[in-house]
Amino acid sequence: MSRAAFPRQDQRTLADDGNELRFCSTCAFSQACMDEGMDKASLGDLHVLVEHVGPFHAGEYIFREGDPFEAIAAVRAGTVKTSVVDRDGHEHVLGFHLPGEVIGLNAIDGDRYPCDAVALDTVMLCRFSFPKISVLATRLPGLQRQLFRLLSRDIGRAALLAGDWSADQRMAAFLLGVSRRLAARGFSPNRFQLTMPRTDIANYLRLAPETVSRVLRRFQEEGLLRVERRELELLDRDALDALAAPVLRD
Amino acid sequence: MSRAAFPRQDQRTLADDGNELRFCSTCAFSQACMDEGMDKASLGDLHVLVEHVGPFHAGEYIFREGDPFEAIAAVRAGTVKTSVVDRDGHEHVLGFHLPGEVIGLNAIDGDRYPCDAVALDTVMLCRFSFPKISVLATRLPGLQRQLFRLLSRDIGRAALLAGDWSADQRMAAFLLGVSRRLAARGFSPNRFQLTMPRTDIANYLRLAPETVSRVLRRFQEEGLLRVERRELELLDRDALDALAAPVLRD
DNA sequence: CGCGCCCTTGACCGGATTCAATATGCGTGG
DNA sequence: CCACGCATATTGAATCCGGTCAAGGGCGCG
Repeated sequence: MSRAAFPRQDQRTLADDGNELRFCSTCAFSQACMDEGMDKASLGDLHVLVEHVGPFHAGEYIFREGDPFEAIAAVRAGTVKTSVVDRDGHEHVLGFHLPGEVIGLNAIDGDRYPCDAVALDTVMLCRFSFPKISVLATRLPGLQRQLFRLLSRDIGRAALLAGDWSADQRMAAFLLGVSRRLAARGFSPNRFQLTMPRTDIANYLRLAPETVSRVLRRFQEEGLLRVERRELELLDRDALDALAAPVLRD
Repeated sequence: MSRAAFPRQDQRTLADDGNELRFCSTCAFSQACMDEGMDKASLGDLHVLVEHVGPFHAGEYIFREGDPFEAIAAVRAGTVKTSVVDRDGHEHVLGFHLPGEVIGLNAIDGDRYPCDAVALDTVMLCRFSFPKISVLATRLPGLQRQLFRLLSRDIGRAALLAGDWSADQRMAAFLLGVSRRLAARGFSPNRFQLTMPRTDIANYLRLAPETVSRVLRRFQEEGLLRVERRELELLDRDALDALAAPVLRD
């Protein structure tokens, strides 16, 4: 179980190619750090730590539970699923990570990854060596604040799973969540792909796959959305918002 | 909403009375710090920060959501309920805090308490000024470690609410949890009081109050326990353990 | 073409909620 | 002391939501 995480196929480091800096500025991570008021010199320090890795193809593991924790990574393209397997062999999906989002943060208090991360489609990553970034964080309050914020945001997202919400509420909250996160990165908020299979959505929402199917069909009958296989279009945001409100608020 | 938290009625500071030090060493907090290997001098520093406050009577608020975060506190006697009220006015019980346990920790990343804390019976507290304790923590790694450990423990306890456990499993896990926590402070693990009303238990476990009643009655019929009003006796720990196992493990 | 995977759909079942009625304690005031 | 009122608990009956089981459909790929 001590295989190296983030295998380095096709990696290109920033040091090799100045153009990469501009390209990597699409990373949510760097952007957020700038929003936090980090100056350009600090941002330069940060970018030196970056490696671009990938592509990973659907089904490929990015890291596995128990792998030594060496780096966090920002998703540049594609979708990453994180999950754990309990002692009975059942998978529990922890979350989906869209372009611009960071994986590996929940390993921050240990020296091993506490979950699996697997690509759902073709995934490109920006890899940040964690030892280096944490040293840097001691010098840069803005960076540290950003790390803590990302951490607490992940924790807060668990509200979707806690609470005894109905299948409709869970599904509405999930779809709106994906929509908003995509919109925050410049993608269309109303038309997008569900890159994960129904079974993963169901597992994540703690529903049966059949229930996911039925809820989506009913939402479509009621004119809330249009869905065909993994293609999705949100038609009535207000209605979905109303459903999801108690889940997402407070 | 800017009323002062932890009103100081009946408070006696350590500085006023040397005897209080011995008494307060019953606080879980200090004990845990000693377990962490803190030396006596450091423990002395810690005890100087302590104020004994109380009593609070059943129904009295210890702090309210939005109050400025000034202190954490260890419960010396009684039970404290923490909860939030959503925008629809519905209460959500976050947890119950038994003697030896710490309240206020979840305010640690903000400057306001994020929840209400209310006494369920007659409550006595040890109050620790947070600004002072956090300064102290920078000097004492053992103290800092203890703070983080308490934090993560609280987060982990949410496992009881997540997951789609049956009413029986939730109830068994809840009862065993209370039993173990009481036992850890020297109380009888098999005979104790449920100091909270059924509605609060139900709310916490996300069940209907009627379901709580029925499950307890059935547990009694099956010989797992004896319950009369709020008096409880666990009779078949093994059976309860078996029920609670999947909830508490992993 | 045929196999496998993912998704859908229907019928049925069961656990938990909901609604409604009743019981039990406890404090208050007559 | 008892009567009363209120909050808390219990119990029963009806209902509903979501899970399970089983079958069938669409699509990609060898």
